[in-house]
Amino acid sequence: MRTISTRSYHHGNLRRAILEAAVEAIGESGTATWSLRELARRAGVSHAAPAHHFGDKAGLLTAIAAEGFELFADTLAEAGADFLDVGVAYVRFAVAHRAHFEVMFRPELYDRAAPEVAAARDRAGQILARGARTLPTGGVQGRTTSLAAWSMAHGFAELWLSGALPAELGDDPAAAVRPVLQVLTGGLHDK
Amino acid sequence: MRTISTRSYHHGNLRRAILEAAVEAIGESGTATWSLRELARRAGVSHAAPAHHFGDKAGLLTAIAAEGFELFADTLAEAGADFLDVGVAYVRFAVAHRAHFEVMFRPELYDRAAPEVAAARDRAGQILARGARTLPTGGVQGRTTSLAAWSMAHGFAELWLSGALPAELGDDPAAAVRPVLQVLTGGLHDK
DNA sequence: TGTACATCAGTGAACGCGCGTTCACTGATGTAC
DNA sequence: TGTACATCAGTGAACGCGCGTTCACTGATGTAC
Repeated sequence: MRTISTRSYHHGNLRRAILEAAVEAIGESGTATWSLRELARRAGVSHAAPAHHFGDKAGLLTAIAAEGFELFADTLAEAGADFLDVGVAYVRFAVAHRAHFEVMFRPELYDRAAPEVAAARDRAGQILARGARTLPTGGVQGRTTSLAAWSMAHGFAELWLSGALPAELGDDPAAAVRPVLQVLTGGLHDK
Repeated sequence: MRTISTRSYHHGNLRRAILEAAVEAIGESGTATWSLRELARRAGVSHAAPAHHFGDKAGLLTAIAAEGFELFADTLAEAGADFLDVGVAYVRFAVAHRAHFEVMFRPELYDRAAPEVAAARDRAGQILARGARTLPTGGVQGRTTSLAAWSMAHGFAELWLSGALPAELGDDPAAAVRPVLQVLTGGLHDK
């Protein structure tokens, strides 16, 4: 005769709860300053539980990277095929999922060769390349244009997250990055 | 009657030795995985010495950020006033001084308001802005062009450091980034 | 030139703490009969 | 429908370790006289 309010011995979704605690902790103070024990405290479970699910920190961060690349690929795919929309979605994702983004592009933290990571990363990469193909190339190699576009979106996202950009840009990263990305479209797109 | 080979009681340059140990440690495995005691071990001094000079980790990282922005501004200034040269120097610096670069753009690690940090950062910013002013604007605001240029150089540097870029680009970041930056010059520059 | 003394960079022993890891155990769940 | 049992998610006490910090001390250096 269990009631719903009573936590059962088996959590049921402990893996998810620990992942969310990790994302929350990383979002608050970066990828460095948390411990497995702290995540267990946040999730309200015993300190040994995280190791039970993820082995160690690298295992947990690998799961976050995989989830991050999945979310990232979904977000980019929803944005469509046009470069400008994909680029704006790139920056929007970085800000909305800051913790995932920071882990994803710091591969020394996790196992970048893990199959679930590699698959999602490749999927995101293909969507990015498709977006870049809608750009005018101006006579240079498509690969170069693609690198330019990726660098610009990624650089804007990193600078925004680090707080390096001037305050006048306001607080909407998507609106702020749009005119910047338009520099690459050669003014052919409407405002 | 001291000989040169005998280490005197006073190190003489302990502050510098600890800074160099920190840069070395960060270069090897990132900004997260070292301790003040480890730096003392690397520098061959007592474990309490780092605190004597820097107080704590944040104090040490503030010193690294300040030194990094100084070096950065010097490097950019030496590159000249042309956008392409400044942009290539930006990426070259990031790769050559990876540890400094990673600390500089992770301001949650240090005291970004420290005067020696702010002064060097502003100096670097002015040189960057000067370089961006040599770009064709194509009718958009100069500020937008400047942001586009900064984002592109920064993004390329970050992607290179994280190992996200395709291996075909080779191992010379300066040569790899040049054609990418040329996308912004509108082909007006010679190869 | 020589002596006394203040300064302070650097030492090293000691501390309490949070960490990751181990391991015997608990108890909810699913399945076989 | 009921009972027995295997499974395994999660617990909690115990461990040894490296950490940052404190603090009385050491000894090299610079300065006053």
